[in-house]
Amino acid sequence: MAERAGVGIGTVSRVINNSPAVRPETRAKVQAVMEELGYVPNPHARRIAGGRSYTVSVLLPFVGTEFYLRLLEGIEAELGERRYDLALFPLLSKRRLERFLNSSALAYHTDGLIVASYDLAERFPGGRLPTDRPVVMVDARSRAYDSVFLDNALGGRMAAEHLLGLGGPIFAVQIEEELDRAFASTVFSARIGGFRAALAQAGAPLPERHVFRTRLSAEGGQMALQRFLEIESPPINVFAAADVVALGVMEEAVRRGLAVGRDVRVLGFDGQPWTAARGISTLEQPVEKMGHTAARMLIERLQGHTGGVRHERFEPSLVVRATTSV
Amino acid sequence: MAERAGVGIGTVSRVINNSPAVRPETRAKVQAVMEELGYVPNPHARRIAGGRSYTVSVLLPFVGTEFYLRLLEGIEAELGERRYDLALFPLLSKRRLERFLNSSALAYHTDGLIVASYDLAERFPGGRLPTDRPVVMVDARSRAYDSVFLDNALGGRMAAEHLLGLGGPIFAVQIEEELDRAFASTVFSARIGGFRAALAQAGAPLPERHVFRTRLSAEGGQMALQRFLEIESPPINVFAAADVVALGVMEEAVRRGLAVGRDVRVLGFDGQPWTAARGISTLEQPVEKMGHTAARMLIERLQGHTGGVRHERFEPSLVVRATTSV
DNA sequence: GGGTGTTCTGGAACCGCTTCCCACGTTGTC
DNA sequence: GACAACGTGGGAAGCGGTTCCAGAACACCC
Repeated sequence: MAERAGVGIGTVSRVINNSPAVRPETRAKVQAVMEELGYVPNPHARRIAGGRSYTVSVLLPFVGTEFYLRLLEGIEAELGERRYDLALFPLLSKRRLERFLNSSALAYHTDGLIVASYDLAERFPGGRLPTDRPVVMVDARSRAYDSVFLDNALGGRMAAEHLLGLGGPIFAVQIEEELDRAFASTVFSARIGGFRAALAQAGAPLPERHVFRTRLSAEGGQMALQRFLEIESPPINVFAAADVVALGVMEEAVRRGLAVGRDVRVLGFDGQPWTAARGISTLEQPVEKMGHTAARMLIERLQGHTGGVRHERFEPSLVVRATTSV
Repeated sequence: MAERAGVGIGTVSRVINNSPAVRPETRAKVQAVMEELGYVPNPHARRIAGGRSYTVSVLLPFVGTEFYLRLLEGIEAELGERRYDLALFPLLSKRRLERFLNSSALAYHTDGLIVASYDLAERFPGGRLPTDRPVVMVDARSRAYDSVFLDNALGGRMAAEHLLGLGGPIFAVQIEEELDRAFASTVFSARIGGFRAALAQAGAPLPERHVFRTRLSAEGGQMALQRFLEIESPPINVFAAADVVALGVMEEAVRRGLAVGRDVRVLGFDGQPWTAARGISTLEQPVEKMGHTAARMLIERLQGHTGGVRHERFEPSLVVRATTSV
């Protein structure tokens, strides 16, 4: 760029990489010129010269649910701030995974990985991905890598407490798989697990027939409520392990002319943005924050942080809305 | 790499970029050494030296449906063959779009764009994206750019013909929007449009009350069938503008104890892989082929092809299965 | 004021390629 | 046999940065 800032190329580079060894006035002067010229360092040149790529790969099964989109928001925001680029790899197929592993992506385009694909690491021996780059896992416990995760069991316990407070029989919808793709349901199991444990502890264990298993869809919720109403008459309380399912429960209740919040109380999980508009109570996941943290942890590794594997735990927060306020 | 192939660096480069000015024996010799050493040219170096990035950006709203995944398969396969990289940008939010437009991605990482986000271009004056790089659109007509698209209206006509052949009253499920995100339904409109036109032409125009509008979900199909059965008694024929909806229709029929294929005939649209297992008749989109073509068209532009805007049209193919074979 | 450290700064060397110009060996021509 | 013309190949220069080393500038101290 412009050594027309009256400085040497080395100094410019130092400013770009904000090395501390630049006098503040000098830095300011250079930055002013950069600003003026709209100068942006060529990432390829930096990569080749510096040996780093300033790019982080994010592996996930797909991008389509609010969860992943919000996670990405968080990750991107953090990466952007630190001037890192992001490369996205939805891996929903072995073919695509293999292509990724063999592509130059791993070899040249990636300083580190954020993996939000639960079972991915477990396909490899020792739970270690075939790469020597640093890795941060999202929502998947791992002995080998740093991770961020939501305490789903805690969420389940919170749900139990909340519903117990409402009085009346309690039911739960467990999610098993998603149409057409294998879903590692450990997340959902943990939610229901915590839920059951808390109920049992409170002296009101959940009968097996009060649990309905279904796919991750609104229809699943509809079917669940149908079943529950065959067992008990209103008012009843339903814990749906995911918001979409809670939506289905609610819709079915409405269809039957039942008063949601009175006859049928339903509590979701995830904190999807649209639950607000529909008055659905839910356990909100701090997804964006988790994204931020994942990115930050990775960058710390990239900047040389060594030390033991770290796991950052996040807690859901209960948002009470119309569907559970009597 | 190894000038241990006994040639100069220029020759190696010529081999990599398969320039014709290399004698076959020389080329073979170099390639052998490359193979032996497992040599892969550093893309960053190529980018900086060559001024090109050998990377194509794919913009889409999200990645999660079979449609986009298959499209990506096609695009990636073609790009991989031509030794191009792919960068993926799910843009489902203005924030992310802006971030993309301002990132170094456009400036440095992208030789060209494949845009599979229907309405994206229309947000800009003249339907032109704010870039001077070549663009290929998928499933969106554009005056400005090359495109590939499916003839949805034709699909609708094919559906009409097929259902007319079965005899009995005809219904249609129109898709309006998807939960929580604006869906440019022009695709679905075209399908139903063609369907209606063909019926009218055959002297059996579709009554307004035979059309049910709903979201893109299986539940929508269930509700539709419910409504239809209030109007007519079996056997009836249903054209669902999307496979998921057809699935819902089918499930509802089963739930009511009706014989699918006899009492209720339903025809989907899209050709989702799972329709085969469930015996759902559908209009199959050649999605992967469309991806291939889009990538090829773009690369041709990148390699200097000029000339007028081209539009490649694709036709769906009717796959008859149990749901419409009496 | 000179000596001695510290900070800062300039720029050569280099990263791994592409490009371009020049040279070399062949073949074809008169 | 001399000379073009052409098909190939070699390698210097350059792409836009980072790194590192040497030197300049400034403080501080005796």
